[in-house]
Amino acid sequence: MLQDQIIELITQAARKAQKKGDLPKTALPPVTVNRPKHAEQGDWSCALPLQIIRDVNNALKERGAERSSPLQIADIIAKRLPETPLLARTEVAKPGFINMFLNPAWLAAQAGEICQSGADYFRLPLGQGKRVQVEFVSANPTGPLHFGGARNAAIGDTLARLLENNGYIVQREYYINDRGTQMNIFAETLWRRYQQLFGLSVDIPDDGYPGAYMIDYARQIQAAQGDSLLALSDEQAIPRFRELGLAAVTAELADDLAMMRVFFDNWFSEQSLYEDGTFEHINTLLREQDDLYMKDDAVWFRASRYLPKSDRDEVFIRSNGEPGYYASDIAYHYNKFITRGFDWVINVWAVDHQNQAARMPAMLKALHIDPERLTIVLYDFVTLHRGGQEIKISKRSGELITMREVLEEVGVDAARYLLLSHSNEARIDFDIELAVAQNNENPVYYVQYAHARVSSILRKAREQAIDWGEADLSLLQDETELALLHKMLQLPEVVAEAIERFSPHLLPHYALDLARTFTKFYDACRVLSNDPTDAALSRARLQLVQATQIALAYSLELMGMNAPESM
RNA sequence: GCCCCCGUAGCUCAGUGGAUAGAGCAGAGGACUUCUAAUCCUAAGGUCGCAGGUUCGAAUCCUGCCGGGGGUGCCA
Repeated sequence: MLQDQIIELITQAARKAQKKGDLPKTALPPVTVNRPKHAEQGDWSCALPLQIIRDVNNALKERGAERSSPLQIADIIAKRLPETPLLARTEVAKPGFINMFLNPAWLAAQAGEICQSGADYFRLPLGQGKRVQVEFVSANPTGPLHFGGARNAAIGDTLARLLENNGYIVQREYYINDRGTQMNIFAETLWRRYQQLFGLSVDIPDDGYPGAYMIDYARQIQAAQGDSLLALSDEQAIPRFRELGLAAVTAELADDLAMMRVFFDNWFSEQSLYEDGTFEHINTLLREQDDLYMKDDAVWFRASRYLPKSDRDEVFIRSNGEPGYYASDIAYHYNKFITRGFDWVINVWAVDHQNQAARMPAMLKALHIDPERLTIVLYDFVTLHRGGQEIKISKRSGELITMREVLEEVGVDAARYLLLSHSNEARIDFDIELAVAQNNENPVYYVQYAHARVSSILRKAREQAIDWGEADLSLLQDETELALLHKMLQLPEVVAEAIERFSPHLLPHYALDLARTFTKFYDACRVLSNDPTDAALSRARLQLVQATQIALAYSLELMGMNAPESM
């Protein structure tokens, strides 16, 4: 990408200056460049002289030479920049910046390159075929997804889209917690609801699931099985209802997530880890390594030996004989890394799992897996509002706002955009009224509108049988045209940073920025014209518009949003 | 008690070592014989929670404090 090319130019110039004796041969830090905020400071800027002045002066002093200044160093490096079609000119600025101005002709030519290559122009060979699993959502299968799960779905799916568009082979996985205490309570609640449908006077457990959706599941089972299960004893019924309930819930989860445009490649059963011997295997392994010990009737895992700063161990098998969730996690990650051999695994978890996240490296070390191969992406909660008024979500009262309800009201595009537009660590106050507003208060539609406009221009051009495949792009000289090109070239940088920092929120901000830059061009420059003397400029601008369509559509695709042809 | 995250314009948020801190919305003023006005332009709006420190340079890194949220050995 362009940024790397600029960095390379500076690096070469600095090395050459050292080789030629303009600069003493000090160790150079990795070169960084940035886009200045002010136009007079160029398109790209580098502060390397300020970073190396101390080392340079020390070396000069040793040699008995006169001190230098950052400005002088900037000048020396600028003079040694290799010949390049990228840059038109370079300036040095106080106190020691090297400011570079892109060559407008080169910039304009990129419109043609983008039209030629399509979205591939913006894709990066980051993954090089590395196999990465993104595990996300993974909410307990005890009911429909509540709206908090939508944020997880948006972040996880967008990370997956970012990765698969940039050279990774991605698998999307949903981990089903289909064993353990919660599942038993769920099964018992469902069994009671089923019995109630036949008029039996039984109560759901005190700590059960009071939501009305449980009655819906019971009705589904009633519809499929009739009264044939009524004769079962509690001991027979609960495993059976666990199985039937699980099927009903996962079918609903898949439906809801499909509505969110999220499709999992694999639904992984926690229970399967106990059926296929994985748990037994790691149990033996850890025991042989002396990682397990007994205390208070429970089996503990010596996590502390793997975490230097911690003296805390973890329950492996609870005193009631049931493996704890940590045991499942160890078996699960053994399966991910050893059995299935993923190069890299990303888990997307809500912030209430922060402690669990901190304990993951210990288990990986015990399994002889490099902890670097696992990334936990934590995100904060979503609170729902309607016109400034918070909507309380309480699972206990059974009063929950499902993801489906919100999606039906605000639409998938708006939901995904708004959920993505905050950094992972920030809590989101999601206002349904604002999200649903289809007006200028809502940036979602601004971005999509830009795409619709672009599409409209191209459609009209085709109707007029204009062929813009050949164009003199050097005619693109307007400030807004060059700004638009410059903004498009930023897309790969945004993508690379979003992956680097696991921060999909950079995308909606970029998309809004790109849409704005386009709309300013649209306002300033007429594309289509009846005047034949405008034909050449018109063709050049059509290439620019087509390039914009590619960039906008790709940005929207990464966020899982529609790119409408008209609105 | 200890650990993690957040605190930036009236509101919602970007900005995670660069120059004069940015968007959107709201509020003020202006622009439609339009390739889609769901638009554009102009002006206004700030002790970057507070106090120290590191650095040529700090909203950004370190320490302490204040305020909000979360977590804290057998639920996942």
